[in-house]
Amino acid sequence: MGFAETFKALSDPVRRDILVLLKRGRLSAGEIGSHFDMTGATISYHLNILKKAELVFENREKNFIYYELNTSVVEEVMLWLAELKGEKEYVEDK
Amino acid sequence: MGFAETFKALSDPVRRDILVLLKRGRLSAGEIGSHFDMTGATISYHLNILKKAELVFENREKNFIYYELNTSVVEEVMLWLAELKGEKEYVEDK
DNA sequence: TTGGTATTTAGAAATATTTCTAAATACTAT
DNA sequence: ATAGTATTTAGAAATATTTCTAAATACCAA
Repeated sequence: MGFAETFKALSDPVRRDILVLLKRGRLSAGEIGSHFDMTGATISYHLNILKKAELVFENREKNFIYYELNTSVVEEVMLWLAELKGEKEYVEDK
Repeated sequence: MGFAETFKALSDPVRRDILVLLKRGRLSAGEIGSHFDMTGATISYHLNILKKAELVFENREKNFIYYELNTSVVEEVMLWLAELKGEKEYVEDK
């Protein structure tokens, strides 16, 4: 949790692109990096931010670290937006 | 449109708080400012970012500028997230 | 153990963001 | 026209973010 972290993570185009890549399935850090014109170190930096925001989780295997999309946090963000929009289920008189 | 701008706008806690305030209805810049411990200039800066992202629109009246939530852009962001999550309606083989 | 591949960490440079103060603009009312 | 209130704009300082290079860690294979 922590919407601040999550929205911040979503605010960078590289990180959103990474998430879109992961939509098709898990990828290693190297495979992710190969889609961008940046060093592995920079990709690692972005992956770390996504991980802290719990938008992805990692899975170590052999010599690789695989990253996977965490859709449950995506869903939490959608709920926040739905409430902002005034979805009936979440509007509470206060 | 322009998700970069929109997500960036949503990434700041002050701006998210402003949007939540506006959920209840339109407010003038001054009324918005009174909820925060910041100068009017800073609030104006944030309102401008929200305006550029089309998350709010303004309405000039008398001596005041009223700001109002634009829920349609909130909805577009939700669609982007829904697609990321893999909602059936938006998944397209590519 | 030695060497190789995958990835991260550290530190620094460039850029962007947030905030302030002071000044400017815009509109109202007298 | 003048004075007053509401808000924005400009410019500067503080802080945060993004990116790189170089070095470190982790793991595998021979």
